[in-house]
Amino acid sequence: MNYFNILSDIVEDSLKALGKAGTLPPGLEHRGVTLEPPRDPKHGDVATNAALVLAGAAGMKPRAIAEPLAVLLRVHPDVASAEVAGPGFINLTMRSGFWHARVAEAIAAGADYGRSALGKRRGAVNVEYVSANPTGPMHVGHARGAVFGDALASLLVFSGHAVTREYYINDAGAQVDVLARSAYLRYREALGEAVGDIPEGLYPGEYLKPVGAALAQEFGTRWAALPEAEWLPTFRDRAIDAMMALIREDLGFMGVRHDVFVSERGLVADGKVEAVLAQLNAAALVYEGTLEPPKGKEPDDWEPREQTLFRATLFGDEVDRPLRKSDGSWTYFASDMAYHADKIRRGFKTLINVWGADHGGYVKRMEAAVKALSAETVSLDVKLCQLVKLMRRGEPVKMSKRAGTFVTLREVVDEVGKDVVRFIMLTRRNDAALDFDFAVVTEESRENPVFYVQYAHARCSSVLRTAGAEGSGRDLTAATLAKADLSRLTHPDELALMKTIAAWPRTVEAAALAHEPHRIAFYLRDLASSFHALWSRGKEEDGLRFIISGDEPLTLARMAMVKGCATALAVGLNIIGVAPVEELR
RNA sequence: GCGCCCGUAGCUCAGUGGAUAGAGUAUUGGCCUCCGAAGCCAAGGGUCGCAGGUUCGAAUCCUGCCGGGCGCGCCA
Repeated sequence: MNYFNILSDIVEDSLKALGKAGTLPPGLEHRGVTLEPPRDPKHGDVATNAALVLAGAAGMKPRAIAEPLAVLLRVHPDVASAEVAGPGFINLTMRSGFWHARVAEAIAAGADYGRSALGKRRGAVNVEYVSANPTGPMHVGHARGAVFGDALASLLVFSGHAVTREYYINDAGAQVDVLARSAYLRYREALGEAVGDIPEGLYPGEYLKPVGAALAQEFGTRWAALPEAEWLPTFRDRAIDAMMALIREDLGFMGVRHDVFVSERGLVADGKVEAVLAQLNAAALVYEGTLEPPKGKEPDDWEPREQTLFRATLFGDEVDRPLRKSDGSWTYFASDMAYHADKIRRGFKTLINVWGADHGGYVKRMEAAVKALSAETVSLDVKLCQLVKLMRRGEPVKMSKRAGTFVTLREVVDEVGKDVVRFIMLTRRNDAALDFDFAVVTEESRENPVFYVQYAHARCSSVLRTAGAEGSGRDLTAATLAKADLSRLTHPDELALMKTIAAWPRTVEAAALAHEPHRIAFYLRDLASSFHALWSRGKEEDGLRFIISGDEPLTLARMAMVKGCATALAVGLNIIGVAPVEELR
């Protein structure tokens, strides 16, 4: 459990007691009272601003509240000290027994350590991610969104949310017709025709050759002499299916999976777009009108044109948005509205979309759409992932589709492994650009966070293996270690490690609430660092080694601490989809 | 021109309205007979882009500038 909740209860009880005693005015609201770890550990384990926040409403000086509150807090058996500091903070330091209890909880919980019911009352969540166009294999640019979305979904599941992982297949635009024509060319090629260079405007990739070959195998020359209108639907369907199979395979190599795949073409075919238009019409949110040209950057071929427009400006967007192209077909936005209406219909209360940063200009209109379609009962959070710059020893990797130096996701995973790709993608906030240097991420040093964290877990496993070796007579199962007497663990470095282990549940909760899976990666690096530090202290002071021959109670206590550390590391790594290995190489 | 994102140590970046703003890297100097040195410890390094405002308190919230990225009606 998140120990801040325990501490929060202690403070809350003390405040109530002060109210009863008449020290504080009756009916005082305790809003805004927070408990936070102080930046400087010298200020204790946790600080509360209670006195500062309540001073105004109570009509008292902060210290006049802080002093009696601190007196009460000191009475609690888990509190070692409660000091009033600065303008009226109360710094609490907990007794070591408090931390021992947290470690025991971690071991007992095992793979569920930090799991919470945070999302139980927050309704179903839909996380849509990747949604790469089905026109070819995934490239590295897609990897970041894939990892981010997958880790975020896992994080939310772990926090008690009902989560659906979803992929939106953009299979309705002109691009899939281009795909069909490209596949048709490969089909004729497979029939023995010399097609020469792939014409401008078609997809030149080799990956369409097997698609053409399969079609030739199945249909022979049946389509070869027919006009495009005859073969296009079939070729389009077959090519899209083949591309989606390719994409799912690529995702599989990274351990990324989705529960639901929604086809844009399917939505259109089912009349979902018309349905949404009817819904908007009924609410008077659609009209025929003419847009102003964008100021300062007027397209050369601008002509005023009457269009079907959605009143996005009523919901915070800058301009109203067109739903129909001039040829009468739907805009991408129209089908996207239908798609989001469908998500809302399916009962999701929170929608999370993971997009590339180049879609930033699209966010406001989608937010407006979701507000309009759900009567503002559903929240949409769009997470934009910035670009990944591929590097090799500090030099940018040149990429060009034409020159054939385009880097696919598959190539990167093959070269460095899925664990590395996944971890590195989470070592930056999603909205900051990320450098991915092949040389660094395959290096085995502290500079490579994947290695550093996995090494810590391997070291934990190694110690436990050594201590529990045959003939040692030690029982190091989780059940036993969870009951171990940890009272001998009082060294500052040991306490530091145990406090970091104890911080895990709060870290997961905060990351889930903020929709920020990168916080898991940063926590893991901190925890690994704390463990490596303690390990090395054992080299300087024999008394700090984990295995102390001749002192079984102490050794057992230390094994429990190591087990707690390994538990937190493994749980965190599992959430972001990286394997917690038992040994390296 | 407008909108969104970013601006924190030489470099790459963390930072839930709290106290003296952190980590890695680079630089300098230490630590292996001993549970994995693939590691650890220490030192130096900052007008948190600039200027106002809100607040008991601002890197964090608001406004205006400056600099960088992305986007801006029939592409998806």
